[in-house]
Amino acid sequence: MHDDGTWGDERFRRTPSWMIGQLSIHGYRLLTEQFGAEQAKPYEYRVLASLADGGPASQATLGRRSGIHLSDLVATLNSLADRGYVERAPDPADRRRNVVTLTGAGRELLARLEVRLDAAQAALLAALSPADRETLTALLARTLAGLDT
Amino acid sequence: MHDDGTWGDERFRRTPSWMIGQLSIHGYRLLTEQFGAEQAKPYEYRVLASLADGGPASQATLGRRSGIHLSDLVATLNSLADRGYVERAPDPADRRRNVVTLTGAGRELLARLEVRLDAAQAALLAALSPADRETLTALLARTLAGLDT
DNA sequence: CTCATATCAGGCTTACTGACATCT
DNA sequence: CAGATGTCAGTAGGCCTGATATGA
Repeated sequence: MHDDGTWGDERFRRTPSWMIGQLSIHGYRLLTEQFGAEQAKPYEYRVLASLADGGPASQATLGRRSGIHLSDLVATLNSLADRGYVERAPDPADRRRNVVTLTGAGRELLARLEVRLDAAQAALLAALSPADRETLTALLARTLAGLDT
Repeated sequence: MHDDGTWGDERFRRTPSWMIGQLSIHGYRLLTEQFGAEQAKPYEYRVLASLADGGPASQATLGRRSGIHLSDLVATLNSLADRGYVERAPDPADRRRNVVTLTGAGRELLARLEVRLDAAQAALLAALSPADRETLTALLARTLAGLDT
């Protein structure tokens, strides 16, 4: 009810795209808040997780795997390498490539970030019951799968 | 699944926050594509819709109602006013204020944009059945309502 | 020669912050 | 005086384009 003007329930506030956009903002904020406590950013988490899941890789493969642009990946790896979370070594088999490897410290950071990630998800979906969270997750996955094809 | 490196199904790809973020990108892209056919942007639609729903208002009220920052609202109103979709007139009762009014052309543009908006929603949720779309919309609304409090 | 790799420089968008002059 | 209003400048982060040098 728009009384003095604080908010009206305009049509677009009911559209999925607007609600998804708002949730995306909230979700990103929660994520950066959580990760910020470990001095890490979402891109950095994604790279670490991709390395842990898929093993050492060149930057090009890493970019494809994590969905991060090669341009942005450079900066992310610089930040991670400077702090000793990953190692970047030339590939002897192909001298164009850098082989990126997760260090022990990187693995520890990743473990801490996983906890933070879970906390952010819980905060984002705080209003939903566990069953509803599963329903939502499944619906989101199906919607996304339909778009990527 | 992750054979050579095209994609790994890392944990974060299953997280609601990631999926919501991706859907937000797709949704925004679909929206700008649709609105682009009418030479309009999402911000401009939101302002028009807010004016149609809540009537003429000052920029401050309009910003609160549509959830657009006052800084960004200025540029949006410039663009709309330049093309004759809204009118910005000084408020005689309070000379700090501009009263923003929707013109006839603005109302016509809004009508065309509503159609485009529906098309974008349908494209975004193409993978879901009507019943699932309602479920998703309801879950999104509840999640968002829980965060805004 | 063509293709892949890594890097750098920059643009574009949304959301937001801060400063400022004006007026209530 | 505090407080609201409109404007402008600039930031950060995500995503993306293009140019370049190197090597397969």
